[in-house]
Amino acid sequence: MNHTPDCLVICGPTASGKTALAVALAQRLNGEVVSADSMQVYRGMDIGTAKPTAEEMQGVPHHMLDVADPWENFSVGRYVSQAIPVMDDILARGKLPIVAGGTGLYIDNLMAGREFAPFAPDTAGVRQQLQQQAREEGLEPLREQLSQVDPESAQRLHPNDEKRIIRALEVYLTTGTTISQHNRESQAIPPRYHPLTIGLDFQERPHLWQRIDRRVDVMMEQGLEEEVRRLLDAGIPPTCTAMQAIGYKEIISALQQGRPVEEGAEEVKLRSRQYAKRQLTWFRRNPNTHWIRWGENPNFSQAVASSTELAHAHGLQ
RNA sequence: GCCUCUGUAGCUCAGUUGGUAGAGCAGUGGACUGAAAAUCCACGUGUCGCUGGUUCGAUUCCGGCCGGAGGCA
Repeated sequence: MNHTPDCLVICGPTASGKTALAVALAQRLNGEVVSADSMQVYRGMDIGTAKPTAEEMQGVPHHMLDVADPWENFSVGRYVSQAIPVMDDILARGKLPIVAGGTGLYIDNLMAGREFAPFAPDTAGVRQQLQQQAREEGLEPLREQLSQVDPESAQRLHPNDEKRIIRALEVYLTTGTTISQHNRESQAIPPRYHPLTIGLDFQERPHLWQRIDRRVDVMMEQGLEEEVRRLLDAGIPPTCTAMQAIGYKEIISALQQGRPVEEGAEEVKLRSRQYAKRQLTWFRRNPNTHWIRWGENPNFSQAVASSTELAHAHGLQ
């Protein structure tokens, strides 16, 4: 059966114009923006994550930005549990939530009905211990261990997929339930929200690249290097999740190896292109997405018009 | 002007003792359910600079020409 949408989702690769479109649509449709971005959640990481500025927000309320410190272990689970009350509050006030961001995992889990049991409080060491073990003995013993407790996951995961194997073990060790079990249960839960989804892409890949390159140049002009130094000086460990963000890890490694930052910036461009491709792979999987495919440059006024029309056609406002 | 080296995939290069070639990177597609800007998987035809010659057969050997690097004058 078809639901009237209760929210808007704007997805797309990095630098495809999500922020600008979200703000414009929020103004037309009485909405507020809920960011779905795994790196914009961190305080103090503004330039490199292209976090919307106050000027770009144009008075439209934005949520789920700056909700964690860079040294924290953030996660989908935490994102979803914080974003749900925000979404519900926006709806309760009679406004339209506009979920905008490039982290497909966050968007999908927010829309799905899935619940995440909280990790036990003092489990930060478990992951490190598993990583340590992987470094010393290789992945195979860990895979073996996983197949003891959760054969289903061990079967499903590729033997080289270190992150997921470790995570599956971590979830079991800290919650006592296997990740397979969690997944099975969560699939039975009906969806939490019913979005109207708009996807942004370019007709020609090189035009996306041009935008990415330009954006990175602007980041450098705005002082990305200073921002990185500030984080390092504040004692943020270069190994933590937040510092794995594109734009940060490349500059850090240039600084540490005494290479020119310009070289780091070129790497940022390259890594951003590769990331954009992965994002597209994720978003293309959703058959319900209404795609807007830009020419050489985004035509926002046209996109706002057609999106507004689309929203009306689906019973919004 | 002469000598030496060099010209192979988008880039850097390997290789074929003559039977039309393969790595890394880039790129493309895919996966993804508690780190996700992370992680993983799959995919390699290109006038082997051009042109003559030798040969059954040349990217490979020989000659010439064109481009690049270095050396001597």
